[in-house]
Amino acid sequence: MTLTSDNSTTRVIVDALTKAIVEHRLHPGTKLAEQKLADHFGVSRTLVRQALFQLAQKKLIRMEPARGAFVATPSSDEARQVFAARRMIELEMTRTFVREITPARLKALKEHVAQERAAVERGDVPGRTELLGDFHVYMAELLGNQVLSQLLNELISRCALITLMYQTSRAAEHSADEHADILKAMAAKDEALAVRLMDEHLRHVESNLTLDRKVPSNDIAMALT
Amino acid sequence: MTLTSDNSTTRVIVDALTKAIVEHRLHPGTKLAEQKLADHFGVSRTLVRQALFQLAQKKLIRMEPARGAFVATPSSDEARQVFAARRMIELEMTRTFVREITPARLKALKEHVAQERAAVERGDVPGRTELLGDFHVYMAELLGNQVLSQLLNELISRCALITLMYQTSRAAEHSADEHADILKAMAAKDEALAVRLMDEHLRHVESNLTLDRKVPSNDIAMALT
DNA sequence: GCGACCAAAAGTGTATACAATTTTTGCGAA
DNA sequence: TTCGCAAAAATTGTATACACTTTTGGTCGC
Repeated sequence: MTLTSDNSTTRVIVDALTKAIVEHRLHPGTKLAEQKLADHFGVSRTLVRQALFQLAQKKLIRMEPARGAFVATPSSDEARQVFAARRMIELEMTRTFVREITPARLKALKEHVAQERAAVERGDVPGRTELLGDFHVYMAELLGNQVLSQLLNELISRCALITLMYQTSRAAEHSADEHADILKAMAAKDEALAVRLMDEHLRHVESNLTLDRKVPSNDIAMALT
Repeated sequence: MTLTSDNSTTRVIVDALTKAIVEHRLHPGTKLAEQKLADHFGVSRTLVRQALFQLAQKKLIRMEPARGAFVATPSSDEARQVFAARRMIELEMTRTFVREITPARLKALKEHVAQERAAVERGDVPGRTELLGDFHVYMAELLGNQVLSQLLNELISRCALITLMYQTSRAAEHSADEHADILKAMAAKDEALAVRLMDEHLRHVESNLTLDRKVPSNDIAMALT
């Protein structure tokens, strides 16, 4: 889903680490030592460093001078900003979607929501998380705008990290239902309703976080296996 | 320009190249040979490569496997997508701005527009271009959302490249006036008008491009001096 | 026992070496 | 002349070397 147009070995490392971070197998604050990663992937530090720089640009890790790379620990301030940015983008995207709706697009999203529900049914937590995020990216893709979908994809990756850090309960189980409601409003071409539901949906996701708390960083998590 | 021996050397290179590309001193399609850049900046290829990867991620250059890096030549399709994304973000941002307007914010933007006009007056083309783009980024910053402002900054960098490739005339001289009009509407808290003006403004900028034409890439441009 | 200090170990930052690939160049044949 | 093709040069992709910084671990003085 990510389009880093460079050489593929680095790409593999970026994708593996992105996945590990977004799927919570690498916790915020975890140190990412270059040699260890190099050994793990069977390459030299050179490629690992290239990958780390890209991840830093995507804000999934932070790099401290001479100290190394760590899985990002987004502040609650940053979390709020990310959500605010998402709302801005997605509210307007919803409007556009309603205006340019087609049966094919509607069908595609319907099927996606069905997949979400299936994942929720079977208790597939990582699958569910990914699908719930992809719903939003998929809307952008269906509009034929790759620039937008890539943008959203990045924001949503960051949201996954944020959710991990600040989630109180996994109350996000209603998301699939909310997606379905949004979809219904869009199908009825009720722009105002769709936008309102999307707004509420995003605020709902955000409000399920405790953005006031200070979060401890539990280091040393040997994920990636 | 040489010898900042800390980690941020890469940053210096990225910024220099970004500036050169956005200011049209490096033309779309120009090959960026690593050794030449390394010599120019007085560093090894290692740091140049790091910089190139970052620029590739920002879509200002493209990297072809085993062939090297070239200043990006965004397609008209990509151009349209970038503008569509900008509209989505900025329309909603305008709404937010109107809702959360304060005298300080208003004053800051007013002063910015004054600067724009001064640049237009004195025929300072690069300065004008930068200021006109910054208006939009500045709005995001004034809202206190760095995530958003960074996002917009990237999109607007790409727009500078696009504008270079597809501009018909430099008719964008009205932009400062349009900014002033938007500002006036926001000051009057006329949300609908402000949004409409912003929409028109962005479409106006886009419509000044000839996105149907095929553009030749004039290589070999020794800018950067 | 506790903290300061110093040496060893580990880790990052940059340069360079080398293999693999692409581009250029030179030359011979149609 | 021009086309094709092979050798040479240039360029990229990856690994390694090395200097410098941070971290670690232990010893000494208190």
